[in-house]
Amino acid sequence: MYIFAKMNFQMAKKVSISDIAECLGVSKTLVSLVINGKAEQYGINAQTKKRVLDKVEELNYRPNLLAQGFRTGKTNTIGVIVSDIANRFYSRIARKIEDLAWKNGYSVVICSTDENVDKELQQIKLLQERKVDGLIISSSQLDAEFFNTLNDAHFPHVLIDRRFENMTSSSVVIDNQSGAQMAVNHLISQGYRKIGMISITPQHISSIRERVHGFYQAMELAELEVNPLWNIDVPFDNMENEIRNSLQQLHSQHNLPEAFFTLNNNLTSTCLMQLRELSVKIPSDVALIGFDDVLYFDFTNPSITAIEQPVDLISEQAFNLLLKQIKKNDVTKEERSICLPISINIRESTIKR
Amino acid sequence: MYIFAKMNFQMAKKVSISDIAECLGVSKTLVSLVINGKAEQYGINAQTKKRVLDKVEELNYRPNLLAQGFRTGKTNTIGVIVSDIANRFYSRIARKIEDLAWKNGYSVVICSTDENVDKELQQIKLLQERKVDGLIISSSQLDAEFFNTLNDAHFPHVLIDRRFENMTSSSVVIDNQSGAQMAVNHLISQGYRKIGMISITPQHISSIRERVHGFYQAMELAELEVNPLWNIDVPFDNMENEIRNSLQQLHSQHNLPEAFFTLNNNLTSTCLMQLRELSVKIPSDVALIGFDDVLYFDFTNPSITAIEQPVDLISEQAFNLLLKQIKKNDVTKEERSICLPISINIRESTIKR
DNA sequence: TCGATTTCCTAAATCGTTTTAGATTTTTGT
DNA sequence: ACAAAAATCTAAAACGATTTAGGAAATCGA
Repeated sequence: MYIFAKMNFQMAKKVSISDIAECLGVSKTLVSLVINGKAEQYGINAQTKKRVLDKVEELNYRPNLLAQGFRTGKTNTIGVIVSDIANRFYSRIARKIEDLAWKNGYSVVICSTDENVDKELQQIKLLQERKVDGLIISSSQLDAEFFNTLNDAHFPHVLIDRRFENMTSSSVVIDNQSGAQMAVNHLISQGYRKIGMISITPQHISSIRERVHGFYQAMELAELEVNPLWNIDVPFDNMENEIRNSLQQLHSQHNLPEAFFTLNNNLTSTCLMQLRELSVKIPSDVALIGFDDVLYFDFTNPSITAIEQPVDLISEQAFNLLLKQIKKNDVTKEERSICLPISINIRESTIKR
Repeated sequence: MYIFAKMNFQMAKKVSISDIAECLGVSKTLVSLVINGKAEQYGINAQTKKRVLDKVEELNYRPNLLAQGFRTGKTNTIGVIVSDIANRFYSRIARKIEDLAWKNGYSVVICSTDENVDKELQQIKLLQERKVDGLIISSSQLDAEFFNTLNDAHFPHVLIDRRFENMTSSSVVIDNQSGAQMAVNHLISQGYRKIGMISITPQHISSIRERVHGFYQAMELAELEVNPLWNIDVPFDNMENEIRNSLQQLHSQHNLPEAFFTLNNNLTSTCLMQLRELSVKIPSDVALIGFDDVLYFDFTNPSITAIEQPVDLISEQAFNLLLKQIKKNDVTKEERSICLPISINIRESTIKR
């Protein structure tokens, strides 16, 4: 089956275009043109073309993509920057992007930032130096100005999941505010009144901020009071401990709310785990609803109600936008800024029995 | 904070080493040497050095990594090939590798193969053409001969999770057979006798084969009969349906075993889901133990007993082996073949009440 | 048969960096 | 003051591809 492939590797010495040219007594130009499928266009004799292609096969020529990229400025590579590729949300996004990239002849370089500005900046820089053709990024801490500058420089890029006000760059996000409202309204419809929220720092991440905003708005519309003690805000890198501590404290003071709204899948998991450790019953003691659904929320005990994001769609739209930029097709201002709808998956964790 | 960075991007025109040289009236060589920290080594005047570095700063010179890689043959990039980056096991592996790579100045290109030989071959080829410095790969369908050839060609690479007999390449795997035996023995110790197994095709994947082997061995040692009807084997790309069908059939025939051993985390999740749909009680009707532990098995209903793989360790060892190859440090035959121990996390799904 | 066309091909420049092999200038010792 | 040694620096080649601008040979039309 792959005997052919094996041979490929064996002879991995290094055959260049010049070698082929020399072998056949023709010019490098000729060989290059044939290899790049420009034979017809340049009126190259069909027989000569065949001779070249045969030789390419025979010597198992393999292009040096570095040389090619260096010369042409195109690398057929795109960068993907997210906070953590091990987070299920991002790994699914990355996977989908990878698939689309593969189908379109692109490779993907993936970087995790851990929500760290410096790392994010360094990574963008590095990817640029590597001359990636474009970038799909879920930015932690940069801002509109930064990306506008990038945009002015015509560096193809699309922001996902998070974006900034007054940004001219392309972006694909979801309707976080509606999602949060939907979550809170669902809780309210189930009769919960004392509602807490578990969110994550840095709060200026747009998705988080919008969810927070949606939460407050829904609470206000329902004329419910927001109790600051029930709003637990934890840092990205010490989530577990801080959630544990806060919940323990509230629990020992018999001051837990009736329900918690958690702002991402990690927070939801962690919260679930910690509530269990405290033997707090869900949903009878405290209900739980999370932003961002994950396969296994369906079979946890109890199963967890969550706002679902259209992961595949996000990736598709982002990739398409990026490709358009790379191919220099222009995109109207409206098309550049995509906001996708969310949905809710209602499960046991919010259903009063 | 990142005003400096912003400026960097603004002037993203393209400043080359020649520009700097010209600007200062010195040679490209000089500039290159200074930039590469070889000033002292080449006895370059300290003042001249400073002038160069200042200019580099002033013009915001950024190296063209393609040109550099093209010239030197080193790209400071490694490839990671796995079957599916969205699978939690691999996304964790990838994340850890990425971290290690970052600390060592490498970037990571990630590829998913979907257990498809052709795709895998194409990806290896592509990564080679891109001149990655090395490869960490969980190979689906290639064989010892292939990798030996790669090894003979001195292309740095490390296999993880799966390996082949008589392979000279480096590899980091876990003790699958012991893991499987441990799983089966645990079931037996809990009093289960009728034990089934859910595995995945292609079966020649070494990790799967070894797990299967461990299963049979443990059964044999315990003098238990293996019922072929309880051995469900499903293809990678139609897992869910096939598991559903098989379980439904067994269920309708009242012929379910007392326990199932599932060979990877996806199979475990799917099996759990389907058993639930059939309203089969775990563990009272059927117990469940899985190979490869995942965070959430701890809070599913019931929580699931699983064999845990030392994910971080696998990544670390693999990366170290790769780095040694890249740096041309030699590694003894023994060091090249690493097998890590596994452990078991016992939870509700296998505890008879 | 001869100029114009068409057909087919190529020399050489170029991308940005590293590195080899040596050149130039300064300093030193006597 | 002059050769040798030391201190600084540089020209040019090389990596492997693409592309520009054009050249040689064959064919055509009259």
